[in-house]
Amino acid sequence: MGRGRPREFDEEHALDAAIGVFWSKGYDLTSIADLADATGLGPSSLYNAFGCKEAIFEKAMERYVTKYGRAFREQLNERGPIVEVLVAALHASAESLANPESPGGCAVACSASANPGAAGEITAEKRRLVEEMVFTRIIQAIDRGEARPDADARGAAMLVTALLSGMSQKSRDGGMIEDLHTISAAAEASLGALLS
Amino acid sequence: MGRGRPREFDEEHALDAAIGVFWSKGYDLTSIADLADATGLGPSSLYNAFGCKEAIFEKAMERYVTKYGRAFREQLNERGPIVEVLVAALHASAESLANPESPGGCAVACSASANPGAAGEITAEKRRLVEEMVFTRIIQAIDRGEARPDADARGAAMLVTALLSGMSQKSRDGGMIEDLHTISAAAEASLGALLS
DNA sequence: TGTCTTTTGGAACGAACGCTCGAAAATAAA
DNA sequence: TTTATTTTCGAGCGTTCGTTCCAAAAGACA
Repeated sequence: MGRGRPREFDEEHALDAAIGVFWSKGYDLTSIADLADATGLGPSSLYNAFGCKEAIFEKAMERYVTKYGRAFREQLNERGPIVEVLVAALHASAESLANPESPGGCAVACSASANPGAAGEITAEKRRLVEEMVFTRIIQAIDRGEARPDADARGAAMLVTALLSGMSQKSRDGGMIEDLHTISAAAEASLGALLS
Repeated sequence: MGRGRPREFDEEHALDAAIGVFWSKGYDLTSIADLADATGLGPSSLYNAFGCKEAIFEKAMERYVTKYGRAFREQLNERGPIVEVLVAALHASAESLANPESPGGCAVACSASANPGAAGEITAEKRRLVEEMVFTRIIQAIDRGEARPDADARGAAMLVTALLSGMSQKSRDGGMIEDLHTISAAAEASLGALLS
C-alpha cells in the first residue's frame, strides 16, 4: 500500500492527547513541545501528519465534537415533547461539562474563545453549528405538531446555546455539577414560553 | 510632593488603552509591545508603573468592570419587581456587549477564559463577584417581600450569569444585538418561575 | 538485492516573548 | 546650586515560540 516507512502512531490517539492539552491550557498557551510531550511524537511527526499548529487544533476540535458532543446530540434527537427534549439535552451536557476526569467545561467554548485568528474562527464555527442543530430540531418539532406553529425556534435555539456557553464557563470557574443541573432545569420555563 | 521626575502620562488613560488591547486580542496574545503601542509608553514606563504583565491586566480588568459594568449594575439596583429588574439588567448588558464601538462581548468573559494561570483567575473571580451581586440583590428582594419567600435566589443568580456569559460569547461569534435582546427577554419566564 | 518513498528523531532556525538595565532627563528637597 | 529620586528611552537580556531541515530508519516496489 503506502510506499514509504509506515506510521508508528495512531492519528486518533494523537488527537485524543492533543484534545486534552488544548482543552486544559487553551490554544494560545499550548506549544508544539506540549503536544509532542502529550502525544509522544516528535515535532516532525506532528508537522508531517497535520501540517501546522492550527491544523492540529482543527482536527482535534473536530474529533472533540464527535466524541464529547455525542451525549448532547443523542438527547437532542430523541422523540418527545420538544421542551423536555431540550432540557434533557442540557442536563446531558451538564454531565459532560462537569466530568471530573476532564479539564472541565467545553473545549469548543473555552480553548480559543479570545483568539481573533483562525483558531478562534474554528471554534466559533462549531458553536454556530450547535445553534443550527438545535434550531433544526425545533423546526422538526413544529412540523410534527409538537410545538406551537408560531413558536420562536430561533429564540429558543439561541437560549439553549447561550446556556451551554454559560454552563461551560461556570464549570470552568469551579461551579459544581449540581449548579449546571439547576441551570438546565431552570431553562424549562423559558423554553415552554417560547415553544409551547 | 513626589521626589523624582513626574509622570508624563495618566494611569487611567493608559489602562483604557490596555483594556482595548486585552479585550480584542485576549491576554495571551497581547504582548508588552502591543500595550506599549496602544498606550504610547515604553516598556520601562509600563513596568515601572504596574510591575508586570499580569498586574497590568489586573488593573485593566478592575477598571473595565467599573466602567463597562456600570449599566448592568445600575439597572440591577433599581427598585421594582425583581424579575423585571433582572431582565432589564440583561437588556442593559445586551447593549454593552454588542456596542459596535467596542471589540464585542465582555472582556471579563473572553479575554482570559482559557488561561489556567493568574490571568484566568483574575477574571474568574470577577465573574464570581457578578453572581454574588445578583444573588444579594435577589435576597434583598425577598426581604422586601418582592419575591417568594422560598424563591431560588441562587438558581436565579446562576441563570442570570450563565446568560451573561452566553450572550458575551454570542456577541463575539457575530451575533447581533437583537439576538442578545431576544435571549434577555426569554429569561423572564424562567426567572419568574424561580422567584415569583 | 537495490531503489524509492515516507516517517522519525533531534538539532537548529529566525522571530517574538516578558522583562531588565544603564544612561539621560526632569523635578523636589537640601 | 547641588543632591536625591523618579521616569523615560532604547537597546538588549535569556527564553521560548512555531517551524524547518537533514540524516538515519524502515517498509513497498522493481
